Amino acid sequence: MTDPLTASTPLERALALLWGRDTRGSRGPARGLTLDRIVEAAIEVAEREGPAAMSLRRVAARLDVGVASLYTYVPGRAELEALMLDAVAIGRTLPHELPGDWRAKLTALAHDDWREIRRHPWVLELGAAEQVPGPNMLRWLDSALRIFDGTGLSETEKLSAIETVDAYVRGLGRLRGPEPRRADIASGTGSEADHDHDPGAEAGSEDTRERDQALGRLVDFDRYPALRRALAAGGTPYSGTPFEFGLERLLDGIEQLVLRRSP
Amino acid sequence: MTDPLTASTPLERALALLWGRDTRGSRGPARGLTLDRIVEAAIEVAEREGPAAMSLRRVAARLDVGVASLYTYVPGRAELEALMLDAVAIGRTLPHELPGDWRAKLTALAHDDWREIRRHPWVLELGAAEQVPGPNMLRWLDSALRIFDGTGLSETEKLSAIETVDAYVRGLGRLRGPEPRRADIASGTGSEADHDHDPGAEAGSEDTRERDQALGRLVDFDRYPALRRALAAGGTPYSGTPFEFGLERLLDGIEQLVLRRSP
DNA sequence: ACGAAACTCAGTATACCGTTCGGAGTTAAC
DNA sequence: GTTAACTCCGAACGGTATACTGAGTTTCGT
Repeated sequence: MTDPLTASTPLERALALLWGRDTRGSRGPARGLTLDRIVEAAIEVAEREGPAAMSLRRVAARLDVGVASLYTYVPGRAELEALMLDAVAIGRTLPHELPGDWRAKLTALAHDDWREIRRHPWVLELGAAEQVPGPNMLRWLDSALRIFDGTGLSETEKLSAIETVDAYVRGLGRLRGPEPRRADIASGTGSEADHDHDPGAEAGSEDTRERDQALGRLVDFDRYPALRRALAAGGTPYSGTPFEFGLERLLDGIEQLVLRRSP
Repeated sequence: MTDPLTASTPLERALALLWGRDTRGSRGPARGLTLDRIVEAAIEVAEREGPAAMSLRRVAARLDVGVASLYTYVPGRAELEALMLDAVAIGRTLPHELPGDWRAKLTALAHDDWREIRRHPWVLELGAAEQVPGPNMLRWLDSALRIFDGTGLSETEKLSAIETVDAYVRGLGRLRGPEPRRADIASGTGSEADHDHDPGAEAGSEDTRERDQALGRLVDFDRYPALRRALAAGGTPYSGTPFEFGLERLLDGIEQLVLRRSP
């Protein structure tokens, strides 16, 4: 019933796999692979060729194995993706162990989250479908909630606060563009100052510059006076300011709530 | 050179299409379709069958046309997606025309954004690849920037504020799961109170409930005490949706900045 | 007025993808 | 020793995007 390969719904299969309820017999030849090696290979493929290129065929090829063999270990692609997502949570530092008060911890959590997302953009692509929580993800979430120990926040508020920060970080990561490591939207004014200095974010890639020029050639920015002003000031539409700006606004807002709750 | 069908890079093709620099000859038979009708059909497909089901074949079938015919209008799938994304921006209300002060406008903007994303989840799926700005998107962005007219915010800060709110809304929309309309993380304690009451978000769908049960069967929640506590506190002291919670924290933070800028 | 260039459009081909099926070989259980 | 369970994999099915070819249609240049 909890056998991941025979369970009825794909959801149950994914859960059984994630939580290690793998009840298979002992007959037959020894297995040449392990689940961990498959997940590792899948992550490597996604890492170096992009999330779209992550196919069972490529994973199998990287493991020198036939495609069909993978189905002995994993029921299908969706389940493999769930395993990949939970696997990245292994490397995350547990937030409640960070030094400082809640704000320092939450800041570090957000930066860690941001770094992780910039390093492994494929997480954002996979994250949409079938978000099935695994043990590592839940452990991380549990730790994140403990950040607010001692503040007067209610349990629901703690959960919402974590969710909000996570939503912001992931949303920004997605706006920044996951795939070709883009940084900015075109300015067209030629003033594309780079004021993004957080680690892992390089600005002004080849693609970006090219697009900037093409856009500037086609668009009459006089039709967008406010936008023109913002661009002239060195900003860029969908990614101009550093990640830290939004994060600090968000933390300021949370801090107000904390102060209100514990006088 | 700006012909979308012969331009060298896919980026230039997309831009030329979006900005209407379609310089095609006048010979040959009359075209049976228009670009707008194709985009409209594509959106309809994505709307009712999910973003993954949006294929050129289905769009062509819906228009009673061969697949190859579409390629005389659109260079490829990526360009069609860019057109779809810009098309949804047509319906958006222009933020600067909203009533009230900047905070009221920004609140309305976020709610409008949220509503749009809950209604058209496919936007989040497509939004990743090749974010090429179209005229409608830039018009909306220009309007959004004008929200902060009169505040002392710098141009870059205005841009960042919009970006931050947008990132939060989209990120949350993605965390919530675009496809099977899920609501919360499973509780497993049986206390899965539904505290999501904004229009368009029904909580506790069939899938969610099923997953909750399966998860509760497999997971020992004693290993996650903080999480258990948060889940047990299903009754929410905060009167509002999780979306509004995060939004108000964010707006509080922005308000602090505004106050600091204009004394 | 008329040929030729330009254009639309469908069918076909290629190259991927996830998944299933059936068979061959291997091992543990009985 | 027989049998049942298990691993592995080639082949195939139905799906996708896209390229290419070729036939038919319309309008321009003369």
